[in-house]
Amino acid sequence: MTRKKVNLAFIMNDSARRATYKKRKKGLMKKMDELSTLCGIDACAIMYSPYEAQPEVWPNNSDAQRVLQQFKRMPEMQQSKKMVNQESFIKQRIAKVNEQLKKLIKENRGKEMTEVMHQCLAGNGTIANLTLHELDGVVDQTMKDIESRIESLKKGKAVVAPPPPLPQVNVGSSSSNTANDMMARSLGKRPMVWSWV
Amino acid sequence: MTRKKVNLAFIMNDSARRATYKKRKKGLMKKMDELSTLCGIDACAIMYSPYEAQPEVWPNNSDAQRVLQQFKRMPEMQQSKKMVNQESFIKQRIAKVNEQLKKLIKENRGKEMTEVMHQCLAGNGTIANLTLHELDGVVDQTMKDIESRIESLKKGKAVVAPPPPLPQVNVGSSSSNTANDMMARSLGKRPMVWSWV
DNA sequence: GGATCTATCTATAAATC
DNA sequence: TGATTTATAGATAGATC
Repeated sequence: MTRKKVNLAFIMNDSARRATYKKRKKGLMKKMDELSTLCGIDACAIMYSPYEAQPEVWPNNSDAQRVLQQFKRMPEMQQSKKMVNQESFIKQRIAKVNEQLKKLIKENRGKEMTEVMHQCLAGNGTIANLTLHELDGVVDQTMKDIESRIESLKKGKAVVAPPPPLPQVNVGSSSSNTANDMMARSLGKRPMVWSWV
Repeated sequence: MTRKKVNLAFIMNDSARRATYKKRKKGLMKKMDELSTLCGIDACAIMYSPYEAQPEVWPNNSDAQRVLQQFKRMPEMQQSKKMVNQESFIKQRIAKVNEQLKKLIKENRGKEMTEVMHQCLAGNGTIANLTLHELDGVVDQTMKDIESRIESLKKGKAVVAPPPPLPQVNVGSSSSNTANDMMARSLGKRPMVWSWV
């Protein structure tokens, strides 16, 4: 995209292709990171590259493990409508719960502000000690709110019309046959995965 | 990335966030497409947004499933740790968010101190009315404000426009960088993970 | 091959419709 | 809201070491 408008076609030159891959992969990951940060969404990407072989984890292994388990579950979801629906319901629930959390935080901030102002103007009370102790109370209450909310969402799930399942994949019959797959397989390369938890 | 340098933090305004998501999702998918075409790699991307019941995938469900299927066959890693059930998944999630809540509230206390000082200087209160303890808090916070300001000025590119003299606490739905940053640090930013399996 | 450096191209934040 | 426009920040092709 510079010095020349890019010709959107497979780059025949090996080294040029490799260079482009490295640059663009970096840019892509940054974009994913930004999207995730700006919009607060869960996202992940998987790619087979013939250039990378060693497992690389960022920022740490445990977070990666959890996401990868999700990935692993995914294909199995196809086998059962119930499972797929269950999964999507959970996603929705989480989204709703997070919305609520956000509201609670906003409210809480307002209340704290008022309290602080009041204390300040009244000239009594110790602000530093006030919040620390009440902190746990606030968090605990939030926790309870969320949990009860989850419970109510769970009870209501049967009523809600489930979204359509993902298309089935023919698991048994074919290994993938694209040139890329074949190349990747023959090279014994592993897919690179990145995701946001 | 235009009209203004983007503030890399969770977008508090719901409609703005949604609009940004739509635009950037489109851009990301285009980038994926280009990378795939130019470098001939096999890849897929999945995004869980609160705007769609089903995750949005690139290039399409079946291809993504195929890649995931491949991925699933990858040895050990997944097998090593037992699957988390749905319930504990949500609990984990909530725990994480609550950790962030605590952090947020702590940060908010810092902002409160700043605000207290402002109030006093504005004549709505008097320094004399503060206890010694409160005074310490105010002074400490002001010190931190100044220091962090110095830090950001040091590492920030000279191009970046300086933030307002002192960070104000925003109670309402403000779009100020301060409030935005704060909330984003607590809620928006997630760790990015990528790995080869 | 990889790190750097620009000149350009592209993505996109805000504004406007 | 969503589509369109516009002005600018950001990504990156090709060159150079």
